[in-house]
Amino acid sequence: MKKDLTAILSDALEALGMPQGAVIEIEVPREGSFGDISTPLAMGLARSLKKAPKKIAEDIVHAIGDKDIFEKIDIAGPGFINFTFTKRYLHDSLKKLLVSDKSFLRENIGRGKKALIEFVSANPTGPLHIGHARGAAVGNALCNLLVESGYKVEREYYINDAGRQVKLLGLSVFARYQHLLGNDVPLPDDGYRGQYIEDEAVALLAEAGEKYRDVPFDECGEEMTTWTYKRMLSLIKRDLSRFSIKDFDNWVSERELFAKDEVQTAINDLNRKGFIFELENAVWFRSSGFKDDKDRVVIKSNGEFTYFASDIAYHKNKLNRDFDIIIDIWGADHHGYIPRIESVMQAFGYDITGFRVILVQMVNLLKHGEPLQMSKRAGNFVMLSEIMDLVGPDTTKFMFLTRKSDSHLDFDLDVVTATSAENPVYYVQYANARINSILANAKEKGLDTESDPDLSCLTSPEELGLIKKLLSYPMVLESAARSFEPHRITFYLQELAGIFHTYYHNHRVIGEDTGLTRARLSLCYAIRTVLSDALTILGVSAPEKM
RNA sequence: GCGCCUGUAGCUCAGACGGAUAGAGCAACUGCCUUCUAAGCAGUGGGUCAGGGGUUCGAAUCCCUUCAGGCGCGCCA
Repeated sequence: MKKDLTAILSDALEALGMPQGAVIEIEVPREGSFGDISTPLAMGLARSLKKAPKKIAEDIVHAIGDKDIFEKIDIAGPGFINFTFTKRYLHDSLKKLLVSDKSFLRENIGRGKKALIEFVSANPTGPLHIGHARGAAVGNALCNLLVESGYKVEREYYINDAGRQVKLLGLSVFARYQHLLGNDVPLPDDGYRGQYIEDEAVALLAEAGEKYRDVPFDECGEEMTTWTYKRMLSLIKRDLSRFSIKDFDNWVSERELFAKDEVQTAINDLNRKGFIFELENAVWFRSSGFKDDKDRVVIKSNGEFTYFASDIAYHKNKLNRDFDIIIDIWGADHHGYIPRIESVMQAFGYDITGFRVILVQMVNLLKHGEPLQMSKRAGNFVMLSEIMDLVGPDTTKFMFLTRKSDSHLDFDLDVVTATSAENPVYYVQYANARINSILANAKEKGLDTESDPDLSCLTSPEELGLIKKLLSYPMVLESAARSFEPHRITFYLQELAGIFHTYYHNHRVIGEDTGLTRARLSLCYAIRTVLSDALTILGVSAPEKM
């Protein structure tokens, strides 16, 4: 739909000698009376051409001339050009949708460009909780979306397996282990306290026996920390796999960066470029020369690297791998970190227009409309695995994609476990299940769904509306991909499901008239194709029966 | 104090790049199951787009400012 119109408009502009190259905006108007598809093109050109928008619109319409795909072309409002398609065009397009592979639904905006998307990257200090899950859902959907939009995507998880947090993890398990042996070793103040720490201590005792009895942490800490965080990492991998997130292509380890001396090398690089200085025994990165409001320490006066130092190395590592787009998906509480990372990239000479941080806001977990208090100290975070026990991965993912990622999201356990209209997941899945049911019914009746039906009998406003909605799907994918906002697909799905439910209620698909029945079955088939395609991109499956 | 984000219907939220009479779901009220799945459909009511100023043919959208909420601002991670 859009491709056809863009080509026609582009030809018209060329014929008129008007400016080319600019993106031709095309939108589906809010109201049906404004036609099927519309462009504000003339208004955009008004300024540079110094002509009235309506006059420009008239010229464009004249240049388009008679095209058999349009029933009419109107100029309306301040200068919109509104196009109404002929039924024949709609039927032909539906036919194409039915017989083509999925490339018919795709806009190749990536053109094979390489994209790196880093997400989740939860510290390997415990199982995933609900906040991580939102990042996982958004990242996974975005990766799928960009793949389908023509990008070559690598999915990456950065493991913070060096530094203080994993050490605290090791120390926490160490303390619990000693408790099991009757030794009164104090838990570190800011240590980890969840039940899983005790579970790990039990597991350690089972595996290593009393090997570490009376061994101080200074001697066994490294060994124990490594043992523990590796177990945490496999716990995380297990949760992700159960959440049906497509496997990560790369697992980048902070320890590896240190082991390969990439951290020191990166700092040396920056030093050569003149962005490093020493002050009060510490080593600083002059980020204030870029986007940051102050300089940042990379090596503390005690000789330790800061967390920021390994992030410098990590982002240099990303840059060296030659991506066209680099996307980091972070929790929104890290937003203050963006300027310094952008500074790092600029210092390495990278044009940061190819870099994008997507922030994922907090999830407010509610029960009976009341917030469920979670505290890291008490270790009573609600884990992703618990959510999946209660809600299931598909519903959880879909709910996380019903909001723009940087807005807060209420996740009400009563709503998401309800099998009612309150729950948007079911609404969409139900449409899919209904269609399956119709198609199964048709098959049972021995109706021929294979050969080429005559679609021209689909003439009701609802049927034509459904076809138009299906044809607008590629535009939704494109805008979602361009803005890196997979939630737009979720909204589209709810709309499509909505008009299908209305249609279903008003018209019987399988009826007396065989020709009409076959055409309607084809329409249903097309709807199911799009529903299932969109759900697949979101990483959500749909049951055949409900 | 400085910076970032948010503020749209009773509630939860869509409204990319400035465009047409600001939309949806839920909640409320009223109807619809002998018919392919009622986890559904139809109807009704509901708005100072937080307030104020500006930019222009045109502002929920851009700029300034005030207010309210969240987050960040460490030789923490």
